Parts: sequence; structure tokens; C-alpha cells
Amino acid sequence: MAARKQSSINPRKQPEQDRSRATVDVIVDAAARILVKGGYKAFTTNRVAEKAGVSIGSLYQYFPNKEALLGELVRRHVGDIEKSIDEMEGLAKSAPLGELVRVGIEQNVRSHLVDPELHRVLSEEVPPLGKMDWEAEFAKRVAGRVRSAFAARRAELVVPDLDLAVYVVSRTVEAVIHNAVVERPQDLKSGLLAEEVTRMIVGYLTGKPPAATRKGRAAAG
Amino acid sequence: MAARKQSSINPRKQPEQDRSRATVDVIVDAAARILVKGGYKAFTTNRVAEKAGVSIGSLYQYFPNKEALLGELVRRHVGDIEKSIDEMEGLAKSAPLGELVRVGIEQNVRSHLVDPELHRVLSEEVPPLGKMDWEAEFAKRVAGRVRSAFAARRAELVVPDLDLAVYVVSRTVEAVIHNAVVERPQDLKSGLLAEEVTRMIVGYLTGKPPAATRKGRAAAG
Amino acid sequence: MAARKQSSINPRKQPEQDRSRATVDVIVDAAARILVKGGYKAFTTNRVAEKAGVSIGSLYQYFPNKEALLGELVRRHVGDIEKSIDEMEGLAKSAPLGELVRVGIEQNVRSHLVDPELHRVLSEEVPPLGKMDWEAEFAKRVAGRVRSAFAARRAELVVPDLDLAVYVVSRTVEAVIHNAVVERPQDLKSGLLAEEVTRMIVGYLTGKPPAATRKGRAAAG
Amino acid sequence: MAARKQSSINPRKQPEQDRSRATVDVIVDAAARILVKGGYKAFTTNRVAEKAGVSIGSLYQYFPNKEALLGELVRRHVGDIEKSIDEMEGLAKSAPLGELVRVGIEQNVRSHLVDPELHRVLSEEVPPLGKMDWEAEFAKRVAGRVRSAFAARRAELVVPDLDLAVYVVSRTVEAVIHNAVVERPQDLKSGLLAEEVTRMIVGYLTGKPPAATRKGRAAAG
DNA sequence: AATGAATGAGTATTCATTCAT
DNA sequence: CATGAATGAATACTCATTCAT
Repeated sequence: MAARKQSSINPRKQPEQDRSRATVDVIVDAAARILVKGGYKAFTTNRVAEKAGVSIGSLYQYFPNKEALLGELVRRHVGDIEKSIDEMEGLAKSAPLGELVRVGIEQNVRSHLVDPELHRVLSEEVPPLGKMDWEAEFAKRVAGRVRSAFAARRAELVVPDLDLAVYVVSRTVEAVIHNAVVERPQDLKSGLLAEEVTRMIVGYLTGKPPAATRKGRAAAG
Repeated sequence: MAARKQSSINPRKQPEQDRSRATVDVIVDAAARILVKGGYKAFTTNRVAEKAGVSIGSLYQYFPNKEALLGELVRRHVGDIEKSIDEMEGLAKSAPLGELVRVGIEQNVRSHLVDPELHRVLSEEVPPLGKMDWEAEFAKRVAGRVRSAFAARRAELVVPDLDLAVYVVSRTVEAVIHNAVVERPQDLKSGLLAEEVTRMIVGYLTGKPPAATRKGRAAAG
Repeated sequence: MAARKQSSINPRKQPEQDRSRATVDVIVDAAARILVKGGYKAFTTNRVAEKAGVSIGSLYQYFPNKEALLGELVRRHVGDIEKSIDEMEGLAKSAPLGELVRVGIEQNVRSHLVDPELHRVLSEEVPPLGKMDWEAEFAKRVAGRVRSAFAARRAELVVPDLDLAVYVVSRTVEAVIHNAVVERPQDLKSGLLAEEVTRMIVGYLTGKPPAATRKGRAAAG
Repeated sequence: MAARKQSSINPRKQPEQDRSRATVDVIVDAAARILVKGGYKAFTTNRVAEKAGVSIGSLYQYFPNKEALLGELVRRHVGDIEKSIDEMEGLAKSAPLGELVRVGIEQNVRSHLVDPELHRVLSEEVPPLGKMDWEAEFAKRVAGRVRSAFAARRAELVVPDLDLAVYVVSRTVEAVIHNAVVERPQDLKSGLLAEEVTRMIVGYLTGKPPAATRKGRAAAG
């Protein structure tokens, strides 16, 4: 009993032999490379197959349609991101808020460094169908974590509306980091950007200026 | 003889007569309506011409290619935004920083309300060619204004790197508002969101907690 | 205001210029020739366009899909048949039954001689979608005529169930003639076949042997 | 290296072992089921293999190509029909003509009830290659029997041309029954249809009205 | 023998663009 | 200037068939 018709977005069959798995990998990799290099408009099934060095028929043996291929690509990317995040997840729940925020930001930075180019294309060019899902859902998961972290420290926070604060903070971090990958790689690498954002957020949440920045003639002055 | 790619991104000719201008208007409007209604994938030149009630030939009389049409559309949208912003630009340079930030945010909100649907499609679905340019450029222009406003108040600011602060603030405002249009319309309308963001930014810039929010210093007392 | 999307089976737009009409004709003709020559499996849109000497784009300018082209082809063929039938329609309602049957058969023969090869392919190879409609519907229309002719002469008829007789007669005539086009062209042309079938049917309907056949040592004994 | 067309219409090998025969059976059955369920367009070799629970490779082990599989299917179906017919073949050569015709019709009915859905698909949708052969050939065989039956009773018959009569009668019976399976199942089951056709044919052949129908000489008294 | 991965020509259809009228 | 007929490369996807394991 072989593969049964599955409705889009999921791969058509589980590769049962090593050869198959290799083919699938080669296809998904080619897809990623093409997406990165030429954007969504260059992402055609024929081109992917060609770049992967397999026939178009092979591509369709494993993916019932273009969207499913995209779906698998996204799934793998998200998987990579989560793996990367989990690697640094051992943080004590009792850590001070500033520490927590710092870690959150660092995780976000990591997310974006997994495959920054791919990440950018995936979130900026891919049309709603295959996209909506993953970014929104991923954001929701992140927001969930943030919310419970904040809730556990409600007493320290001066914000009038917790949900709103979660929203503001999540969006801020995501947007600033996301764009900085391309526009401010230096400040991202040096940690300066993370520091600034951390200070901004902690100040916003607690209503108190946090400890001064490294170089700071500032804050604590 | 197949279609050959033309390059210019500018309209083919300056409409010198009223009739021409009217035709161009009708085309660009149709383009906008189609983009809003069906997203970028529905945006085909033939469809635009049809909806505009002109022949495809006429469309190509005024726009050498699809990209040029998109370019004109963007140009007009940006123009509308700037007009909307300028209407509230009479602010004294000497106003307090908090006031300035508040106004900046309000301007950003206005930007997004000019034609929110079009704005969304333009920034989320349209592929880089016609896009990169406008959003990046527009952001740059905004950043310029922000920078000079900040520079004039350098003494009040505790941030270690002015450019970086400009970057953080610009991106934060843009991202939070942009998404709030869809995800937090209530908080946007009520002004609560703007208030929160303002507080966050002013606190970040000055290192001092700004006057408490309306609903008060909740939690931390 | 140009063509609006129509849902299959109907042509996409009314050709407004002579050139268009010529193109449509050339396409439909090519379609017929291909169908006749290579059967339904040879009937591909690309092949039709090529044989017609137009680009595939032109084909799709006038037909939203393959089925619509087939539909138009059928429509034209049916039209031709009806024209051919109507040419001999001046028969008095009061004619004797034998005469009536003879005429009916002759009309059926004519139907099949309009474009016999095309007729055969259309009714034997084309899959249900575009087919069902026309043959069934045409048959129904014919059956209608037959039924009212029979009803007007109910007194002469010995059949127990009029509808059933209509069914038997219609099917018999259609099938015998249809196949005879290919298998018995001689007998068809000589009129002998028509004569036999007429005798069979009239005998069946009236219960009396009709006047002897031409060569007949038979019937009238 | 693309697929190359092979020609034979016969199975690749005589299955010599039980396992082989079982495999062939399973494949042919799956083919029939698919043909019935989805029509000719659903009949793909991969689908057949899948439904049969064997690998595509195995299918090609027994059938050199799609056509051969179809051929075997047809062969089996025809075999079934003939078996069904033969079961009632013990009719005395000396039986009266009316009886003979009645039996012939009943045999034809049986033919169509062997696997009516399959029969329909096979004769209405399957393209000429695998088809022409079987229906024409089968018809010829039937015509042969009919002819010799008629020849043996030439004296009773008033028809001028025996071959023509054979043709008319064969086609009539086949067509009327074939369509009645779908369009007149009631009249087929009740035997009324067979009765009518018998009366028509006997009348045609002998020139005399046969004994009146069961429900009687209705109308004409 | 059986498996199932791989192949690639072929299919319907779209759409930016050109050009004769 | 406007029209709309015409173009054809490109796209997503299918399916009969082969062949290494």
C-alpha cells in the first residue's frame, strides 16, 4: 500500500529508502537556495527540480504541489529556529526581569541568524497562503511565553494593560532585530543593539531606568 | 515575436493633456483597486486595463511595463502619505521631547490610515523590485527627520549612539503601528497604544520615567 | 468593457472584428480536423493552435478552456445537422405513417452525413463532460418530435406503450444508421437500408405488413 | 531517458505459477474497479498498481504496457459474456423463429448484465485501440450466429437481402438493449422491452404480425 | 521476482508585451 | 491616440515507462 493522495501542504509520501530521503533533502535545499537567490518569483517547481539535479517528476513524487514543498521548507526552517532557541533555554524562572528580556532578545537574534536570507524571503515575499500560518503561529507561541513571564512578575510592571505590553514588546523586538539583520549587522554582532533594546524595554516595563549601559555617560548619571 | 522586457520604471510620457491625465488616473486607480481586492497575484496588466475600461494598448501607451505602473502607484501612495503627514507638521521645534514623539507616532498612524489595505498589500506582498525602493527610501526620509529632531535635543538624551537610537525608535514605531492596524485596531483608535509606545520611547531616550499614563501607575504604585 | 470571465463551456468573448471571427473559425476547424484524424487523445489545445496556425494564446483568447472549444465545436456540428434537417421539414402532418417514418429516417441519415467522421468521434470517443449534453439532449429533442407524431396517430398503432415504442424506434433508427455510415455505406446510399428499416418500423407500429419492398418476392405475397 | 512505447497487446508472460496468476488477477480486477469508478481518465498504470497493492514494477512485469492490460481486461470481460451466453445455448435448431429471436435478445440482455458498468465504460469511453477490436469482433461473431440461424430459415423470411437483415437485426438489438440498461432498466427487467423488440423483429423478418403482445392489441383493436 | 525511485515529454493554461488597423 | 488581436515563453502538474537494488 503506497502513498495516498493527501491534501496539499503535506509531503506526499514518507521516503522509505535512503535514496528517497536524500532526494527530498536535495530538493528542499535547492528550493531554499533558489528562494534566497531569486526571491519568490524565481521559485518555480521546474527550476527547483533542475537546480536539485532531479527530474520534475521526482519532485512531484514527494510533494503533491508547490505549496507543499514550501510548507516543508518552512517547517524545516522553523524547526531549525526552535532547535537554536532551545539550546539556550535553561534560564531560571527566577532570574531578574532585565536578564529575562536580554535572553529573550538574544533568542530572537539567534532566530534570525539561523538562515537570515531565507528568513527574510520567507517572511517578506512569500504570499499569504503558505506564510500566514507559520509567522503568525510562531509569533503567537512567542507571545505566549512572553506573556507568562510577564504575568509572573506583574508586581514589578507599571504597564496598565499586560496584553498590550506583551504585544508592544514582542513586535518591537521582532521588528528591530529582523531589520537589523540586514541594516545593522554590526550593532547586532557587537551586542550594542540588544543592549539598547533591552534597556528600552525594561525601562518601559518597570518604569525605572535600568543600570547604565556599558559605554554610558548616560542613564544612571 | 515574444514580449521583450523593457526597463524604465517611470511613466512613458508626461500626460500633457487632460484626457491623458484622466486615463492615467483611471488606470492607476484600477490598479490600486485590484491590488487591494485580489492581492499581488491578481495584479495583471490585462486585468487592470479591463477594470479601468481602457484597452491594454492604452495602458502601455502610458506605462512601458508593469513595473512602471506599480511604481506610479507607489509614488502616488507615498505622496498621499506625505501630504497627510505634512498637514500636521506645524509643530514648534521647541516642543518638549514627549510632545515630539507623540506627534511622530501620530503621523505614523496617519500614514497607515491613508489607505490601509493598499498599504498592507504594497508592503507585504509586492515583490522587491517595486518595493524595496519605496519602503526603504521612505524610512530613510523619516529617519532623517527623526535624526535632526534628536540631534537638536542631544543633551536630554542618554543614548550612547544617536544613529542607533534613531534606528531603534524608527523601526519600533513603524513596526508596532503597522501591525497594530490589523491586530490591535481598538488600541490604536483609543490612543492607548500610542501612549504606551510614547512612554516607552521617551523613557528610553531620556532615561527618566515620563509622567505616568492616564490610567495610572498601576502595579508599582 | 471587454470580455468578462465566463464559466467554461461558453466562448470567452464575442469576436468583434472580422479578424477575430476568422481566427475562431480557423481554430474550430483545426479542432475538428484533429479530432477526426487522431481521435480525442490527439485533441490537445497546443496541437489545435499549431494546426490552426495561431498561437496558443490566441486560442485561449477565445476559449477559456479546452472544454469550451469542444463545446463550440459540438454546437456548430449540431447546428449544421439541424440546418440539414430543416431543409426537408416541409412535410404535411397528415402524411401517411409510412411516409413519415421514411422521412424521419432520411433526416437521420442526413444528420450522419453532415460530417460523418466528426460525428463518429464526437459520439464515440469524447468523454462524458462535453458529450452527455449534446447527444442526450439532441436525442431528447428528436424523441419529442417522434412522440408527438406517434401520438397524433395513436389509433393506427398497436403498440401497448407509446413511450416505449418511441424509445425503441428512436434508438433503432439512430443506431442502425449511425453504424451503417461506416459499415454499410453502400446500402445507405442505395436507400435499401432505409427501406428495410422503414418496413420494420411501420410493421412494428401498425401490426400490418406494409406494401412490399421494391425487390420483394416478399410481404404482400 | 524517457519512457519508450512498447507495442504488444498481449500479456508479457503466461503466469506459470499460482502466485503469478494471483498477481495478474489482482491487477486486472483493480483495473476494472478503477475503470468503473473513475472512467477511462482515472485509469492510470500507477493508480492500478497502487489499488492492486502491487508495485508499478510488478504490473509491468506482467503487462508490457497499458494497452496490454486493457486488452486483457477486455478479453476477460468478453469471456465472461460468452460464458454467460453459452449457459443458455442449448436451444433446438428447430425452434420457431419467434422463439429464436426471443432467446437471442435474452442473450444480449445477459451480455449487458454481466458487469454493466464496466461494459458501459468499455464501450463508451475507452479509445479505439483497445476497443474497436473487441466490440467489432464480438459483433461479427454474433452476426455469424445470427446469419446461420436466418439462413436455415430462409424460406420463412421475406427480407430481400439476408446480410442486410442480419445487420439491421443485430444492430437494432444491440443498440436498444445497450441503452436500455441505463435508460429503461424497468422495461428491461419486466421483459416488456424484449417483447416489443421481438415482435418488431419477427414481424420484419416474416412479414406477418406475430401473435399479439401480452397486454394486447390495444388501440387498434 | 518484486520493489519503488526516477524519468521527462507532454498537458492545460496564464500573462506581459507588441503592433497592425 | 486608441484599440484589441495576437504572441509565445513560462508555469504547475501528470503519467507511462525504466531500471538499479
